[in-house]
Amino acid sequence: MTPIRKNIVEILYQAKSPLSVGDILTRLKANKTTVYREMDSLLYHGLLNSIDLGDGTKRYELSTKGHHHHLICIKCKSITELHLADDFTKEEALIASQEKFKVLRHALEFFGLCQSCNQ
Amino acid sequence: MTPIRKNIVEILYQAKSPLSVGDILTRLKANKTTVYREMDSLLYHGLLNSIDLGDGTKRYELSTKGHHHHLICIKCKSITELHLADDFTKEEALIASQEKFKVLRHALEFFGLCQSCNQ
DNA sequence: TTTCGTGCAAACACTTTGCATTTAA
DNA sequence: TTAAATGCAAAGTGTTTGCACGAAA
Repeated sequence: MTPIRKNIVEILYQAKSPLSVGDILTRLKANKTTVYREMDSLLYHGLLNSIDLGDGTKRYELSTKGHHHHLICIKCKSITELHLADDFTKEEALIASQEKFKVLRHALEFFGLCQSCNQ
Repeated sequence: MTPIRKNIVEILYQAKSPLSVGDILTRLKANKTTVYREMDSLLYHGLLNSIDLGDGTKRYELSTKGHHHHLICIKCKSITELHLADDFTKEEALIASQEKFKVLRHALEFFGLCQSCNQ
């Protein structure tokens, strides 16, 4: 656990929504290559999850937050965590049997308008 | 409906999986700027859907295919359409009431191993 | 000494912008 | 003749690569 790695985990722990490498660089004096490498490493070791909201930028959050989905406001770009009771095990079993496809993970994001942008 | 636009729609119609701008350029002699602009326009007019599989490249498919999800093989990168009976209207109603968030669309992708890669 | 962490510059891939040229109404 | 379509080069953005340097084992 190097200083920079510790800092990154700390920053992600305090973050309210997933952060991009750019976001982290505004909070941490370090080289971007180093940060990209740390993200890869943390991802590889399972400490992070990476999410992609379709804007061409990867975002990361601690995997200790558990599996969840996101509500993304298309206007203010805010990202809210969403914990659903259903974890799609039924769907995944169906996919396995009907499509002969072994599901390892899924990504579900809801896009729309948050409360303040919907007024 | 210009020649290039017609070509792009034709190419997407024949495609078995979502295509990137790069994919389209291998099938069509045109300038990439033109293709990017056409995609934006077709997207804006609702003829296309854009999907993002987390690899930093946008892919497009005709919206006439209807709403569906995708099975993405992490090994051979193949993309298969998946039509689920459930369209998450229950979840979206729940989100609207509990989270005060107006859902406009959602994206659900399953990542895993296709039949031939899972042997 | 050897390895690992870090940094810097350059390269890369995808996308967008500015502007010129062509085509069609 | 004007507006829309198309093309080309350059710039922009997020990411990766190659290589060097320095610190820790």
